[in-house]
Amino acid sequence: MENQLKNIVKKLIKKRYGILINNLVFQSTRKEFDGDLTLLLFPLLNQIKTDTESLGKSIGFDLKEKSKIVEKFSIVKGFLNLTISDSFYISFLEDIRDIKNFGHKKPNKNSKTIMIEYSSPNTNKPLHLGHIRNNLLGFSMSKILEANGNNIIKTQIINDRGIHICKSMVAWKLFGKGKRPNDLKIKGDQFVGKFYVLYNDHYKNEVSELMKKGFSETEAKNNAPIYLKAKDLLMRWEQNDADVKKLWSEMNQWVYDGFEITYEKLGVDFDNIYYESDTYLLGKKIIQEGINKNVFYYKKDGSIWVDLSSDGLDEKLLIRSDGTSVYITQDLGTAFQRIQDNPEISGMVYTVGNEQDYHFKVLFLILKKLGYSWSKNLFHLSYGMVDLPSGKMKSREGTVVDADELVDSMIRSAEQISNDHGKIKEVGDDKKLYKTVGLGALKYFILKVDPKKRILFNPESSFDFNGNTGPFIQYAYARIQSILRNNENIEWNSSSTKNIQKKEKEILKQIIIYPEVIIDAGKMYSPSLIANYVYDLVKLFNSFYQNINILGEKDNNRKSFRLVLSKKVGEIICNSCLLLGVDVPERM
RNA sequence: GGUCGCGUAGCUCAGCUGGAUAGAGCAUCUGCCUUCUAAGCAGACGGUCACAGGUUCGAAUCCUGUCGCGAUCACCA
Repeated sequence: MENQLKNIVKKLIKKRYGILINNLVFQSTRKEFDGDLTLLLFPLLNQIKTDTESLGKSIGFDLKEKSKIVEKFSIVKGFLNLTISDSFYISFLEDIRDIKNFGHKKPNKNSKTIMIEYSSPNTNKPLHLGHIRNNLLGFSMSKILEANGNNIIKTQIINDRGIHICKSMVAWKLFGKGKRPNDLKIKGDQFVGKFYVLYNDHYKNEVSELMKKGFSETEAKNNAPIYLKAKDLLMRWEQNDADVKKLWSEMNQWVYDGFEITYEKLGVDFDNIYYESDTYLLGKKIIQEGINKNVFYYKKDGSIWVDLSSDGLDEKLLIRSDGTSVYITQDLGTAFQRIQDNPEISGMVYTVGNEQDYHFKVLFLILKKLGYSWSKNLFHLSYGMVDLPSGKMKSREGTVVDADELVDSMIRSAEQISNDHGKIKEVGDDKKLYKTVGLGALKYFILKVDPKKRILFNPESSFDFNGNTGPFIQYAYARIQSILRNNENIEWNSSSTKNIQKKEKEILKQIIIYPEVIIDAGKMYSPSLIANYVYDLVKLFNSFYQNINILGEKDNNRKSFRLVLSKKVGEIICNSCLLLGVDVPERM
């Protein structure tokens, strides 16, 4: 609608004033004023020497005479308010009534392939609330980018290598008594996480023992027996010690099995998985390449560095003096591996917390300096931390919110509230509904917030199910389905529909902008845009629904028009929720 | 200290390619269930858009500075 009008106005101005204008600004008319769409006249005064009143009059007059879109106009100060004709709205609805995924594009031969990474867990402990935000954001982004017509590859990099897993391994060897997760009927990741906690308890005790004996804190930390054992395991791992590798892969597998359950609960999935143990050696090859290209350099002790000071950053270590790789080396290797495996990739999105903003700046800059053309299409989807009222989450201090527990408690809350409302009579599969609603509440709560911002999560008060929430939106959808179920046989004839009412217009306007919202969300990498859009739509619809008796109308044609409108709103709610990874129930 | 991000109603958040009187929800208060779902709707109350300058017809939005909160600047990951 806006673009059509823009082109028409452009032509009209050209004709009347002989000037080509490119910066036309339209906005939705404020509800206090008469009209649907408003053209701002101020910006045009620079180029057209006249006053707002006469400029508005001439544009408004031309529009009304020469386009079928504008019905009437009025001028308030520098604002030209245009009333869009009913026939435009009706033909719009007619055009989209049979389009199944209005606003969602399908991939075609010009589509790009984008790889998106999220989750990226360590293998020594279960997933927590921070991972939930990460997973939901990443998964939702993959859906949004997909709806923009891209081919998507969802991936994760698992940090399966390093001292952290060795700590759990040591503790299991010392205190595990050979037991496996199945023996105790515990999820594998929770099981391994317990030993990570055990390790830390013992470590702390040993350190304080040593300090009592007169060691300094640093000495004590570096010489605690259990720490030395963990370090020994790491060393033997790097030397490919068969026993260590066997235990390592066994314990990692326990964790993967546990993760799989959590991912399934959350409703996220992956197309492929990368393991740090597979890619970290590749990083070294890249480093060698950088040396050859004179991008990197040796220091006297044999360590390898890159100098980024000309780009406003620091010098950065890439290989330790003992020849082992650091974090960024592995990331270089992983990026390279992925491009090798999927040469069609034109860009990558990394869903990683904002404490690593600097890291990704460095990573992308290095890849650019190495001359890889794809480096300009790398994007760090950075998000804020999830804080608790008690402060920051720290796994070592046990102040984390466990992902599994949180999801379960959300489902229990949904059940509780459903029962309080007495809303379960007609529903067959209660369990499924509780899960849909509980998870919907959780997902929407997290995704509606701008990713950049920190979230304060209060487990005590849990989540609201009222207001701007997932259940509010699910409820609206369920109600629409109910309307449609009760009126299956009504047909709409667009040619005889007349007089669209104000509320109906507002809903139609909201529907019209839907495709642009999806595009913007893809550009900005932000599901919160979709969430807030669908909330606005639902509010409009509720207001409409509550105040207008759809079936009470005597005019059959109006009745059927409203059913088509309702159906379309339902489809858009459903499609928007799909982009958020939120399920919608047929009944609730 | 350098760099990056954030600061909007009591609370949780929208709004940010500059536009009309800054919007929702929660909380508090007032109405609305013989009409297909009241997890709803209509309304009231609530603001120095952190602060100070600047840019201009116009600034919550852009620029500069200050303050507050956070992150980051490791031969950690």
